Amino acid sequence: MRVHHMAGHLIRRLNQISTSAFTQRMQERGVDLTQVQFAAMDAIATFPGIDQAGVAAKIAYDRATIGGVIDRLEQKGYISRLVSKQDRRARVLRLTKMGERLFEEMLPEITDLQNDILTRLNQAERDWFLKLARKAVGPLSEDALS
Amino acid sequence: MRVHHMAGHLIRRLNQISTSAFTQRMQERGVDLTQVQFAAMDAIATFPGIDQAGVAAKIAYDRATIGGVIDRLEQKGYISRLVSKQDRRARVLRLTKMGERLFEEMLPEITDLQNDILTRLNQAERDWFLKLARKAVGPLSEDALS
DNA sequence: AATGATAAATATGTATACATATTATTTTCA
DNA sequence: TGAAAATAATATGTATACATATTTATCATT
Repeated sequence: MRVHHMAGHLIRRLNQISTSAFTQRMQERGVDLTQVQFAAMDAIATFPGIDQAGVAAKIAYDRATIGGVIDRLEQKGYISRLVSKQDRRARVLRLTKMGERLFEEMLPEITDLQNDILTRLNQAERDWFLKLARKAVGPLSEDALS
Repeated sequence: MRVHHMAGHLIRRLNQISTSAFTQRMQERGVDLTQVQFAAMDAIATFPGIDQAGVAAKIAYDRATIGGVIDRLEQKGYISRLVSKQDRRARVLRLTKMGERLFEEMLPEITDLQNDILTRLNQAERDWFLKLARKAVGPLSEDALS
């Protein structure tokens, strides 16, 4: 099987492992939250009042997908979505009190869970992997640090 | 944004880049084939007569998803699906002549396309990344997925 | 002020991705 | 041998993921 030597296949497997680690940890904590939903909450927590297109840009998603993600976060009561006064096309997003509490509570969990993804690597190898991954992904993720 | 430092986010972005490189190359060649569909064809090409559960195990997928993937490959005429004589629950899978031709034609394309995924890394870095990714993913376990 | 280009959401359609449940069939073992 | 356990597919439901089209509103330029 030629596929097993290919970067694409390995990356897909890594994503599978990563997603599974996230889902499992959230389930253990009794929290109904997906990776993307958390990333969106992070963007909204960092930039309160950002709109959906802004969130999509910050976490590198297309707007169609983000629409559904935001829907579900709103339904769960973690964010508020209001029509912008400045631009009635846009929806201004904010974490609710409950959303803020959940985000602060889950942040250390999710930070810690990253170690579960690369369990098979020792610390030096993890650092290397992350350095290379960051370089391979490019500046988009670095941009959003600002 | 805390998410940008995390392994999970970087891996998701890598997968996004990988998927996009694949889709783009196939589009350029006028071929209607996704990453998973190609991986499934690879498994069937290597193990002719394998069943759906076998394919799922070989490429680390769940059986529910593979059902749909196989459906679409059959509809496009790339594979044949017959009820097994030995086990009437199972479906025996084979590449059709057309599927075989497409697979052989696309194999060098897809092998080459792997370089597009890690363009930002030089050769030494790519080798390191792949070595670490392989170690992080680990051996394919047969019973990893339901 | 009119209008054409742009932009933010939403709608639509296809393809994963996976958990859980169900059906049909085969295997196991008491 | 016959019922229980196991297995292969399929069915169902939720959540991405993204391309393309549409709607509504804003901006730019005349």
